[in-house]
Amino acid sequence: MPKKYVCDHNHEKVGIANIPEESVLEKMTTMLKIAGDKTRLKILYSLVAGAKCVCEIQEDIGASQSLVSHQLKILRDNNLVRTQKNGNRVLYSLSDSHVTILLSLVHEHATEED
Amino acid sequence: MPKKYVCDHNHEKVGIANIPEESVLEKMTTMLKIAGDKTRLKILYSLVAGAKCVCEIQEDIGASQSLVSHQLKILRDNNLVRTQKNGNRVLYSLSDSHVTILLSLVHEHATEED
DNA sequence: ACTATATATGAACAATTATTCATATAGGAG
DNA sequence: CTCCTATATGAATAATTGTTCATATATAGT
Repeated sequence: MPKKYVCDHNHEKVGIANIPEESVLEKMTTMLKIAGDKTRLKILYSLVAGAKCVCEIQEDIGASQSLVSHQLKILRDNNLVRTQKNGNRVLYSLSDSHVTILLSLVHEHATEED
Repeated sequence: MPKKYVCDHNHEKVGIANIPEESVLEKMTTMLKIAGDKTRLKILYSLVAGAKCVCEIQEDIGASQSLVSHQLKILRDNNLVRTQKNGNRVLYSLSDSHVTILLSLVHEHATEED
């Protein structure tokens, strides 16, 4: 039968891993996954400037109505953006300040020299 | 022929969208996408405590050697972790403080009441 | 009522991706 | 050199996901 490899050396750990519980991990990966798409990232950036309706976002990021609407639904379902009806239109805005901070943090990482 | 819908109302924009250039967006989505996976997120958490070899990580997160190795390669290729050889072993560590900050920021967002 | 605008959604497709299994490399010990 | 441990990698599979096209809903104006 095949050998099972289990390392046996002493793990002089610098520290014990403090991994959050499953449900929190789930929420975290969701937020990261949702933000980790170019179309949605553009949408989020478009909304940093303030609440906008769908067609404004459409113009800002240069994508089709259907695509923007689909991605807005995903962002909304996952609590990254909020909506507010205004007659014919639906105004979208960032749901909380974490999103803005996330953008600037990741931006900083992305624009650093190696 | 099908009608092309282009909205025509005045966009009294709160602010002009300041979307980063394509190459920066690419790097940003990459970082987010890479972090947005449960296995890799666990690995990153495991490394917050300090540099560890592959089999330590394996134990920390309870995943197979192959899976951990594959995901470490992805994390490494995308500059989220660094490596350092030590004889037989390869020590992995977080590549910069942005990663740690990213974790705590997203954690905060994930553990907030609605 | 009807028409036009603004947004949402279902289905289909292409593309990407996480995981497993099997195997390969590489270093240390004997 | 041979054996064992530690890590890496290629191929295959299963599952998820981004985008488009066509169509539906909803609100406003006439």
